[in-house]
Amino acid sequence: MSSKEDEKAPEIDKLADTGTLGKAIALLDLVTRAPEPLRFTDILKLTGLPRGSLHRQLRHLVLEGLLDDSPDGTYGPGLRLLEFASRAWAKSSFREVAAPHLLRLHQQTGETVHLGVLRGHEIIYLDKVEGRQALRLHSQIGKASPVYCTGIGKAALSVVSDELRAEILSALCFEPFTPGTHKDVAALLEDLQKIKSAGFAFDMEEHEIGIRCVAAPISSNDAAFASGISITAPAFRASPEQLKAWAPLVLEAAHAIQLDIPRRLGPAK
Amino acid sequence: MSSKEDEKAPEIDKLADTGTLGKAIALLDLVTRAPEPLRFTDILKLTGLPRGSLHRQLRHLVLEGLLDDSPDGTYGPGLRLLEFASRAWAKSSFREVAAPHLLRLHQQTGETVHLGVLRGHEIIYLDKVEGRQALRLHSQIGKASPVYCTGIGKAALSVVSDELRAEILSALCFEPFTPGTHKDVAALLEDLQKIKSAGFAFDMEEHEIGIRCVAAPISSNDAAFASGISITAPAFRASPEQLKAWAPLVLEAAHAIQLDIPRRLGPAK
DNA sequence: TCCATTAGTTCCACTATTCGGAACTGAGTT
DNA sequence: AACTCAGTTCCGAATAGTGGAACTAATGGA
Repeated sequence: MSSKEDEKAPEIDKLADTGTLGKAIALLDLVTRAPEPLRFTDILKLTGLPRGSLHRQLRHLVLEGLLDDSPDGTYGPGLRLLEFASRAWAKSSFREVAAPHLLRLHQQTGETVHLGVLRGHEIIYLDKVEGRQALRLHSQIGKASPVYCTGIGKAALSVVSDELRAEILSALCFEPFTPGTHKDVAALLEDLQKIKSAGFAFDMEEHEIGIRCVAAPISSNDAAFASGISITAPAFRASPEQLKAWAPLVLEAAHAIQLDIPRRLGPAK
Repeated sequence: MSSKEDEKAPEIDKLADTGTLGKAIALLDLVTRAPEPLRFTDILKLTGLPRGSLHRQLRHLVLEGLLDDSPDGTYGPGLRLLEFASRAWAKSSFREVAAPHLLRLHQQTGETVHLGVLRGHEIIYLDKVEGRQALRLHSQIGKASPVYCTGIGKAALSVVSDELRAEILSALCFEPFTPGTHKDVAALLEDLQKIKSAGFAFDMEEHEIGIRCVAAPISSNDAAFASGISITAPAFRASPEQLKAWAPLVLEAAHAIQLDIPRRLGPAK
């Protein structure tokens, strides 16, 4: 293993080596993440890239339809992103397997039901079933939310391997969305302990004031893949007693989904 | 311009010059488009790329989260695509402007209402409002459909510049989804003539048996940007008379959206 | 059991692409 | 007119992608 020459740096880089593609996607990420449309110069400052390079990169992204350049000189997400996502959603066999269970859970409770999966340090919402809604139609499909202040996030964290959990926790940055948001790893760990023994997680307005939920994890044979489902409701309809009453239902549904998974092991999560 | 050596092909390539990124996205497109999960060898045959190159490209795409590799060796769309799209959707100011009008149109008719925009040779659905649905929840947001057999597609085609329309028509490939699908440019052009004078378009089960719609175009000051809205209903509720009765409502809504656009010219479509 | 075949991964010399400084355009301002 | 600031183009140097070939792992038939 060890060699005479020490010219090669051993393993300093944690950066994924994805070359040119990685740079382009990082740029795409930056632009789509921005709270408001960025102009060329804004991006220039944010990235520190040389003018020439940035210009070419943006041109490529726009030509590919991943970004749109408005007539007013700003850049925003391109329509092609929607097209790709539509395929991703349509093909997610995990979502397909879970769908009937979500629907049933919704019918049993009358409340909004979510399906989310762990990706990196965040939860991505894969599906949702809700009642008559006035606005915010399909809002959060695909949305990324923190693990430490969402029911599904905490539930998923409670079932991953110790190594993965440690890695995720070490990288967390606790933003105080509400007074109830966990403020550090210690508080979160304590909560996770309870969740592990109970088998389900609460979110008592930790991410958004007025919104509570009960969530249950779905574990799988694939250790790197954790997910969960939740029942979400406005605080006035979600008393602690009510949430406890819902817990068995979420657990049952999560379990049912888990049992249905093996039939289609893998194809596309 | 002309040189002695004829070794270099003059200007055959219409391909957009997006270098390395273009190749990666083309591959992503191929994989996400596939009706069923592809294995390494399948992709190898489809692309004709050399083993080494393909292997690296796929690895990069997987590392970036744009593709997922299942334990069974197949590749499918990655979760990061959903994340990107969620941002694209949330930031689409055009969608935001149109939303209340879609909702009103839905309340007036009780039927499903769509918002779609023209991208390349296809229509991308940006939003939809529908009633109580059993399944197929948010199915087609982001979905791409042909211009020649959808109400919104034909409506949008009727308002773009002659040059753009000619370019799109020349590249179309008429797939006969139903007996009513237009079979060639001539038939489509005839239909477009009617649509232009009427101001709205019908889709009489041209894309899917049992599904009909009325659609109206939304034109904008930006010539390259065409879109439309539609009321869609099952054939038994959408007699020709009923569709004609709906037409003024769609036209009115489309017009209202058009008037609302200038307020936020541009940012992100 | 063995050999043949197919599937997937690694390696490395070659070359096409990206990189980035600098020069250019063009609109708005003093 | 002279300035600044925003965006675009150009080209030699540096780097990252290319693709043939060799390697390993799994599958399957005789």
